[in-house]
Amino acid sequence: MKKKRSYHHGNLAESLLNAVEEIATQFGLEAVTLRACAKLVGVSPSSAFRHYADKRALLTAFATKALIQLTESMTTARDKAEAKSTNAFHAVGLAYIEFAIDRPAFFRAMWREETIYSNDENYRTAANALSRNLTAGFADTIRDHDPDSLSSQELLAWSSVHGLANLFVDGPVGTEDSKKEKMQKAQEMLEALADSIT
Amino acid sequence: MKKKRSYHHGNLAESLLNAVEEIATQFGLEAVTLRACAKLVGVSPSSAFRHYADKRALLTAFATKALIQLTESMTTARDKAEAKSTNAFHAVGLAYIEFAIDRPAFFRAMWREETIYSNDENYRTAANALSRNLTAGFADTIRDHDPDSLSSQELLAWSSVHGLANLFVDGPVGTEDSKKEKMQKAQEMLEALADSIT
DNA sequence: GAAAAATGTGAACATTGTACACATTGAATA
DNA sequence: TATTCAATGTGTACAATGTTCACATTTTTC
Repeated sequence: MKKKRSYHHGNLAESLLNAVEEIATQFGLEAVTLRACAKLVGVSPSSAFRHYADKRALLTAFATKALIQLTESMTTARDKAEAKSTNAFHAVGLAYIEFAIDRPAFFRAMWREETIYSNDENYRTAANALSRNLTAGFADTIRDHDPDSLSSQELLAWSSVHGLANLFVDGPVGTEDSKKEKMQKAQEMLEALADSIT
Repeated sequence: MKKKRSYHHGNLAESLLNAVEEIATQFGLEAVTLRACAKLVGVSPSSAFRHYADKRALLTAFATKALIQLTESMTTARDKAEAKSTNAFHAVGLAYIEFAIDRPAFFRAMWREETIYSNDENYRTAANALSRNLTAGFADTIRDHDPDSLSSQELLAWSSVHGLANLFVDGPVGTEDSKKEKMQKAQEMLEALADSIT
């Protein structure tokens, strides 16, 4: 945007987050380094500490952002499905898995207990929002809808979708497959799942 | 064992692996450092490179070991269930999840695409063995048993078990729960799953 | 317009993974 | 048995990383 090249950057906090996004997308999460982010933004490494307590805090912010993005993807998918009056349950599950396939670094960052502060308030809020949003997507398929606790069917649904996403991203499933083939498998798994739940 | 304190250690490769295990168990995967492992074994840092090309290779070996351990846990569980003629499907799934709860660092290391060489031959072999073993555990519950490809029901079963394990270890599910409570939830999820499959 | 709060800088430092020349040892061979 | 050679461990060195801290610059506030 504006390239004022002044002493004060303006919105370093956000720019650093974007840098994390970019590096994580291009080179993977492990390649994300404070110094690389600072260089990308055009700022000295130490300046990052004015906005984030440490690297882990920065990664926590990134994870939070990723959670929000995934939640948005699911919401969009659900709205579309409801507009077309197709199965929202399917749509949300597929959106979850597609997100993991398309943005593996984001998906990984979201759930990296060991490299984020998972007690961070914003993070927790985003995680709760995700959980609520997910079960809302199941609402028309799964009965017993207490919004605060997960029924065993809801847990099964979340687990299977989350599990397949993880198997694709980090596991040995679908390693050779194109995205299309993976999505096909996801589709089939969701159908098998729906059989159980309806 | 033998404390010969000679110049040559004898079986450094394995000892280093044990060091990884110990540090990962006590302080988490992120705390595993080549130098710390070397110190624990009582050897100079550079000596590790005689046995592992780099840190990632060491972590790959650790991941492989973890895969084998998990496979063993599942086999044991299946044998026990068959001896008592209880449900092997359940037993294997529970063993998978229990492993993740009891040894989170091992479970994480197993699937860390970005920090291991997932093309490593031993790793692949172990991963395949795990997959075969898992579906074998499902054999009496799920028909359509082509050992080389996963049916959608098998994929559903693996995904849901894997997903719940991940949600427990890195995700926001069961954070406050004791192990017993987590296992209870796992049990319930597996029951919901069995409804679908049988 | 002066004081204070916020924000960015540069030079440090400890820790890490890794390379490389060298030391020590055990095994093979003469 | 003595000698050679491959295997294995060491010590030193280096670049990259996260982090700190005193200082510089800007913006905000009164």
